[in-house]
Amino acid sequence: MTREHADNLPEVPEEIIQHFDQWQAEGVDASNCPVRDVLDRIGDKWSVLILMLLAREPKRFSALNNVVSDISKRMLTQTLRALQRDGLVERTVYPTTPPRVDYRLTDLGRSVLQPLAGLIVWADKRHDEIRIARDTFDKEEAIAARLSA
Amino acid sequence: MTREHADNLPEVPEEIIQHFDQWQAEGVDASNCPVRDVLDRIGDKWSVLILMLLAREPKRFSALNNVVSDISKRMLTQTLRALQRDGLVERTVYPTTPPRVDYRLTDLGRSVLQPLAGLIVWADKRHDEIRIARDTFDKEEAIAARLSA
DNA sequence: GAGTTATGGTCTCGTTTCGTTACCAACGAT
DNA sequence: ATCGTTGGTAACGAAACGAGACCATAACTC
Repeated sequence: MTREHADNLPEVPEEIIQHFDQWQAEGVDASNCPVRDVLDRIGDKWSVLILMLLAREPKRFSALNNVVSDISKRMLTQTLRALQRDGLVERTVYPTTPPRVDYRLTDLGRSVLQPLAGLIVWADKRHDEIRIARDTFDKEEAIAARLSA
Repeated sequence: MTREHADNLPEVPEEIIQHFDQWQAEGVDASNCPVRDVLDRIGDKWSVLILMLLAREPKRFSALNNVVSDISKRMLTQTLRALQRDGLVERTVYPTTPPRVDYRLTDLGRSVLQPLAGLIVWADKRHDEIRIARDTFDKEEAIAARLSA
């Protein structure tokens, strides 16, 4: 078997793997796979970030733009529109001048926070290991490059 | 308050929101935010998919390419290299002809499956709502476009 | 011994997406 | 009259992506 020393390894609940299997058996083409469909949406560069920033309270366009200092207005607009289209975020315009627009999570939007939180906790906990792996990989690659030169 | 009818809403555990707050307070620039760093990596089009496909057992390059029928070899190579670099996946070459290469999750790679599983379950459960929201949005947009024409 | 097949890629090129910057409309304050 | 503020949009160059051709090697076929 492929998992002969499973005891020492981080547990991957069989139940989860079964879920993957079943979902895989139905095919993972973008057209017929819910997971693909959802991942293709929120799996872009900014969506998850924005969802988390809206967790506690609604925020204005400019507030989001300030907190995420390296997003352009263009991409922020685009990301928010996509989230709104998917029903995760609600856009409210107050017709003042200058205009005031705020974005808040819908019920659906709030419901995704729990799974996302799991990812965040993981990211925090494992970040160092990833950085180390990255450095090691780059170092080995450099050595290999030198050898073949 | 912004959450006056919190009782009817999907619960967002306060603990999670606090985590978001704290993490947000430290700034979310790519350079100093672990979450950004991790999301920028596995938050691309294919990484999560590949990780899940490797959940049960190692797979060969060509097997992955077949299951994910709409990925190009170019992107598959690129995705696998990135995952390998981050220490989530291990690459083994058997020097036969034609060559045989397989990819398996590392311990670190296995550890991310649990949080990912949460997302999948969510995607399955909420997929219909998202589709409906999308259709509604597009329909309204079409109407708005006609009015302004 | 020539031709075919299989694997795990790489290279090139055209398309799509992204990021940067400039610009806009409307109004209140100076 | 001019400036500043907000929430965008338009245009353009840069970067990422996708489709497909190509490659080395050896076993198998004819």
